[in-house]
Amino acid sequence: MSDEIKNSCENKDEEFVSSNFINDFIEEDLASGKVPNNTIITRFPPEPNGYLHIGHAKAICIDFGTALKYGGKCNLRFDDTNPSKEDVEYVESIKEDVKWLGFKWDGLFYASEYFEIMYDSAIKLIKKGLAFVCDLTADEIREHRGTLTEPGKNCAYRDRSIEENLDLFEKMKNGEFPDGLKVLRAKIDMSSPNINMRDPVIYRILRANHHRTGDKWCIYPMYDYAHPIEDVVEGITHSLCSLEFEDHRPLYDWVKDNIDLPAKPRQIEFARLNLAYTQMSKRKLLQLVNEKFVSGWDDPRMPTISGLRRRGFTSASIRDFCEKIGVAKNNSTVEYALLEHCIRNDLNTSASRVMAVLKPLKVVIENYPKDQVEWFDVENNPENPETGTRKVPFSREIYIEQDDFMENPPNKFFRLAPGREVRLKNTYFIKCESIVADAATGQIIELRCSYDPASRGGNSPDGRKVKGTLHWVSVQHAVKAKVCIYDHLFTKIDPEDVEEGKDYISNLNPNSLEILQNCMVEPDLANAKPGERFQFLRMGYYCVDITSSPDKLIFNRTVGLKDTWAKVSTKC
RNA sequence: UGGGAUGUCGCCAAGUUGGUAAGGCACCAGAUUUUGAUUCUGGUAUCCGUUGGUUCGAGUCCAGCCUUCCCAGCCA
Repeated sequence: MSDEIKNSCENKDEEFVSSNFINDFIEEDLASGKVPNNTIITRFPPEPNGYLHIGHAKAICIDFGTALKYGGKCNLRFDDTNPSKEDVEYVESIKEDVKWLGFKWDGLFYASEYFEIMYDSAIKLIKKGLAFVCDLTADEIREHRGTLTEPGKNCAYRDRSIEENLDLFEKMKNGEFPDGLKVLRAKIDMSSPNINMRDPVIYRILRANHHRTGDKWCIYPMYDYAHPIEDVVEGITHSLCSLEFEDHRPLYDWVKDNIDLPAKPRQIEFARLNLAYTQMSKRKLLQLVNEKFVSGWDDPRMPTISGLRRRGFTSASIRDFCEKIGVAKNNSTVEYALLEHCIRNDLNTSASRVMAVLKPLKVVIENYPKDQVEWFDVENNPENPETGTRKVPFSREIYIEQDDFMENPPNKFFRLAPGREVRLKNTYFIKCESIVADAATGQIIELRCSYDPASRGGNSPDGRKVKGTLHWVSVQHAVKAKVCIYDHLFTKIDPEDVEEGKDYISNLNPNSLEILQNCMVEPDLANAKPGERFQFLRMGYYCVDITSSPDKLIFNRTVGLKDTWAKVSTKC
């Protein structure tokens, strides 16, 4: 864990990972003296077959956060036991994302580093009569496995001699059999009510180029066999994983107890994160990328860490979110509003306020001197006064937001309307005198207003009040920008909630991306750097896109501001 | 119908040894506000899946029932 994060949770380590059932187990183990050197060691073990997403962020916060809480260690380990799906592109992205999230691993390992140990351990199992080479086809193995309600059957190869098994397994390793011809199986119990214990396959023959070991191996260990060995070798004390592995724990323990290595890690399972309106399946996110439903793994609509980063989320906000959702064994779906709260909460104090008009409506202030320009001092962030002020130019022609004017306003609308007076943020009161509309379409082209010179700074000496304060941008100083507004990628809280015969693709939100090409932003923003975050006053939080440049500014909306008026206006 | 989990406010989630329901988000009302933002104040489960039982007393113990999720990859 970086110093930055340690400092940010100074004096409240307890709160970094609030107490939960995992902590209770660990404290029990610590108290009973079961933990070697009283040092907790965890690991985050992704398979490098895709990019990390917000669900992984939860696991990362639990794995690294738990180690931090107990002054222990946490390894980053790539579970690369199936080369057919893995790639170095993914290992690089995973390293980057873990670092960006603010965590520092103690050890960086690959399961493939342990292939030799795994192979030797398999030989030991064979010698103990606990593993055998099986010639059944995949289909035949399935038939022998039985069903949820019926026990399985022993196969004919189960009683091969140790010598024959040793010989065959070596030949498997030496590439003397084609893919799929034979497997190595653990000899446990074909009638176990737990299907994972019905002589599970622990090695398969697979000729695929491995991103680290190349063509050295043509047999690869299966997860259930490999994982406990990886944990044991690294001295992991607590192997934290998600709920679907609960049924695998007896097998995890079986392997751990039979391979004659000293360490005894304990597997503890917690519920994985479900977030409303988001797809968490790596396989399906890969499909969205491959079939171009999104622009890439880092599309700002993606729930990936890289997508959230590009969207403008801070790592602190994601850590805060992971802490707030808690850790339990209950399958649950967290509302998107909580994530939004976390990012707004962080950005409220850190993001500079600037003025940007997304849907411009031109306003001419008729009684303002034609060539005059006034530069107003504007505070960068009222929540954070030490960030100082900047100069913003004001002139006779400005842009305001189209939504800030209504020709026939409803009751509770207190922005600009014919004959009505409002304040332009930091400058003057203006009053709408007339509307210029397109003769043919009736569309409003511009507003003619007057201003009150006495209200300079935003208050009238006669004590007159206005209800609305609008943001604005001077026409002659405005910088054009493109702004991308995002909505949920899916229309359903659960993207898998589909009609008969359809799949989650049918739940894709056709309006998840809205591009505004003609936004007008204040001149200071011309120098904004990719990744910089701002609050567009009254609009929301926006982040400069990684593809943005001074001659082609692009902003991504991270999240809008809370909008009470939107609620009120729908009732009007 | 086998096995493993789970069920506390709209959404998450605390509730160590039974003693009379934390907190966050969301929501509602009011105050402050040159962002209808922020901030602030107040409100929101007589009830803990359900039915019984034990007990002076149960969300916490016991029994039955029900819900939802996971497991029949040579994926992880």
